[in-house]
Amino acid sequence: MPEATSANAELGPLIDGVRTLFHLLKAAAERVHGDGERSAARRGVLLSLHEKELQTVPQIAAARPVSRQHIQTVVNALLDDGLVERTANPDHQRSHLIRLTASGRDRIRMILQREAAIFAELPLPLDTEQLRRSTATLNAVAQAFHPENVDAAIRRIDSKP
Amino acid sequence: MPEATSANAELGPLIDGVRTLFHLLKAAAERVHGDGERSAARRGVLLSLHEKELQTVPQIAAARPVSRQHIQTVVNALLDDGLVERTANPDHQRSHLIRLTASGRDRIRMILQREAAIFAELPLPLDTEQLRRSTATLNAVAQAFHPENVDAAIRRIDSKP
DNA sequence: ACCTATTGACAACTAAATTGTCATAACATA
DNA sequence: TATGTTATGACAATTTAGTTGTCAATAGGT
Repeated sequence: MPEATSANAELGPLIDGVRTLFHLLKAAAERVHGDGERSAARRGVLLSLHEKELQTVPQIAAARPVSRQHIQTVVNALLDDGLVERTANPDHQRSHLIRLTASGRDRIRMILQREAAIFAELPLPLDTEQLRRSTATLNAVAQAFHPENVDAAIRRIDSKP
Repeated sequence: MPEATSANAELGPLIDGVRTLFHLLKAAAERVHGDGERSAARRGVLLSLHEKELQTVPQIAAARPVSRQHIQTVVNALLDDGLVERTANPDHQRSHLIRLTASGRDRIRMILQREAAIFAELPLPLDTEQLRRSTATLNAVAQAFHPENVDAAIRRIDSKP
């Protein structure tokens, strides 16, 4: 198992970068998508169903860092808008499987296509390899920050004065 | 000037990573700091004043991706809590220079120290170099996503059918 | 002296979530 | 098969972290 190292001293700037980028991306999403699908949560759910066709609400929620109840309200809104629909779940009567409708599929395709087009116009002085490595690092950090890990670390710190 | 490349296709996963990590970090901050200084904005302002002693509110705001008005309210709250104070600004009568009080300095020191201790306990299988590179990449991406760049990219896309 | 930009204060609003509660349904097991 | 536990959907109340807009006063440039 990997050991903690002094590398963690470098976490501060990374965290700052994540926060800054998060806000910039939020603002960018509004600019890019106008009033159609501005919400990151809606986009996230559509994307999740685009990648994995049939999922229950709790399954969608489990894969993202937000509460089940919140995903439920997002899915309900998408149902109202006709972008997703319920289908019978052989394993469960109350918990339907959710999937994209034709119009939902169109929507997420348009979103992704527009994003890709605009990203390609951004002055980004980075190559694929750098982005991939950075993403991998981010995911490793995310792993380290899973609630159980954080709680365990806090317990260790607080138990020794 | 750097050209856009197909690297931008790798932006999607990176963006997802940023969002996920942002939420995890938010949750972690609550766990780490309990009810003392849970808010990222308060912490950010304290940190900003810790790094650069005397700043006006607009100066603090300019360095972060949030509105001047919001930083103003955060600073006002910190004033109420006695963590920062106003000092005369030789260059401007209305716009005071803000600086940490002794108690504010203690607060941010404690925050940083506790964070460092807990980070050091996290199972993070990464070395300093990786984190530094990743941070640099994030900052480059943040640069690319500055509102003017995004708007310019949108204009280019929308002008060609 | 005049015009414009900046600042602090305040208000109203919004997005994106959280927590808590409830009734019902599913599941495990004795 | 009854029974306690967990999962689910629905709903409500609340919270956080911002936003935008407006105003009066003040600075700063020409």
